[in-house]
Amino acid sequence: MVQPIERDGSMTVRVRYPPSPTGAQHIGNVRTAILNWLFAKKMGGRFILRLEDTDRDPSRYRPDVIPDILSNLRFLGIEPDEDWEKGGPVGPYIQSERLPLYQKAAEELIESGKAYRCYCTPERIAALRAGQQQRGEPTGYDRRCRYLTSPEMDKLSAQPFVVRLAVPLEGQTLYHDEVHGDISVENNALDDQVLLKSNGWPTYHLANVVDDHSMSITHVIRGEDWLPSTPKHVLLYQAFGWETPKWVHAPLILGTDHKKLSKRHGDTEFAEYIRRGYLPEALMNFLALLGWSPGEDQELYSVGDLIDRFSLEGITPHPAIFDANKLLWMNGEYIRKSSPTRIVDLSIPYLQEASLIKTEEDIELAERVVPLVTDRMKTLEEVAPLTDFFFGDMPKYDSKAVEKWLKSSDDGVTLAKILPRLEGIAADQFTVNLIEAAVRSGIEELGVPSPQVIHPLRVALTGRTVGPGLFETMAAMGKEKVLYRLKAIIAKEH
RNA sequence: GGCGCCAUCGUUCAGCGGAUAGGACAACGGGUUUUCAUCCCGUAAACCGGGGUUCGAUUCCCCGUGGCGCUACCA
Repeated sequence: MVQPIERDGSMTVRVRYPPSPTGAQHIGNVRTAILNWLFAKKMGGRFILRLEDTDRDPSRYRPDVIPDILSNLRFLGIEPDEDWEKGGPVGPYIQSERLPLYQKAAEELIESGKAYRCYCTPERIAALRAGQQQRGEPTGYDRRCRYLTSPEMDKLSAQPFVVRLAVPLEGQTLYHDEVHGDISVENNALDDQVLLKSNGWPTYHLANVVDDHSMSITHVIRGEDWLPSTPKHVLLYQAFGWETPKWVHAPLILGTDHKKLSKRHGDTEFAEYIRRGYLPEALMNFLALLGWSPGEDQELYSVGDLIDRFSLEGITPHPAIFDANKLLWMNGEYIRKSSPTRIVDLSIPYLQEASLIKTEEDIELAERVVPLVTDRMKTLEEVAPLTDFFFGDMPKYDSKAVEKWLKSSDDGVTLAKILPRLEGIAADQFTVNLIEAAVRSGIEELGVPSPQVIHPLRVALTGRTVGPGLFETMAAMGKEKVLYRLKAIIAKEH
């Protein structure tokens, strides 16, 4: 076992993030990982990843999601100090590889009378609960096997059994939570929790306590849904005679309707946000602020800022609401802060996905075009609909736009007037400045307000009424394509 | 039902006994502009209710109400 005590006498912080492979990681899981990681970084401690795969019910066990756990964290720039791939001093880091430890621990507890074998069948337990519910009584095991005599036990010894914790019948269990303060519960309200299942595998309660202790975890930072079962864990530590870690229960994440975050709230799967083109720094920033606050009026924080400011005191006691709209805004902020070349690089896969990029030339076009639309991008995914008109010979024409700016005969005349001026510019001189000068002089000659020329031109070239500045658009498009499209539209007018 | 946690603008995060209760998102209004977006300026908007404690409560305590969580041989 590693020693959490440093030579200078201070405690080395060791925190853990223990995902369970029962489904794709969601926002809440990752938020908990971030909180743990920030705390480790802040304290110069260690961030440990541990796989809690003790639930082998085929309907829940999903080994296929295991690789994503690591890759999702890495996407955010989180690299565990110890995990099941790189190992570490207190491995293995996969609970299914630690089974003997839990069995030994359970045995120890039975020896000392802190736990007992229970031979009750699942059927009896179910019937018991049903009756309790019907009568409006609190549900829970009736402790029948806790008081078995030796002869009775001998008779049952060949039967399958679970191991249950012998919760004290009286008194109360008190513990201190770093965000909620002192919490106490009456022991008589606690059930004799199953520690070891009849298949010999541990439940969360046992495995988590045994591992946190043997891995020298100093702070248990987890979601508030664990608050009610913490007394059972405290009792377990006491039964083993071990010192408890510090308890830190972070608030739950709810949807904007204040209900627990679920599929109903749209996407809650973390990887979905990666796919949709959210930047790691935006996700890190936003998720860190979900249930934690630096206590000041600022929203945008770099990872370094977050680490600098992180403290357990900043974890809020009330639920955190997941506001997808605010995430969207924040992502837009980070896109605009990024260098154009980075956004171009990140955008190319989305453009390929949308079948807009097919050739080397298309990539060059993308390099010119993407920087023109970063101001209106909130996610990388939006790059395709924002730039699609640049690609291919002709854009798709929006009927309303055409109706408004290309229908009157004046518009055709206008375009015809501008065309030769553009043709007069050399292909390698087709720059924003020269294009603007050419178009402006055409406008002057026509003697009409500039919008009456600019709008038809834009619709003719892009098929729509909104987009980047017209001259930038034309320069990026290139002389050849501009003339091709203009001529095509003029020909159609006649 | 039992046990536990929580409670500030429409939403969210601050505020940890004495302030004109602050920031952000969204909304609305205005400016810039060839459109949209960006950017800039501005407006509106909150302490769940009732008791205490205190010279003084948004802040501390109790009750109520409401929300959420747990109540599995799931984590």
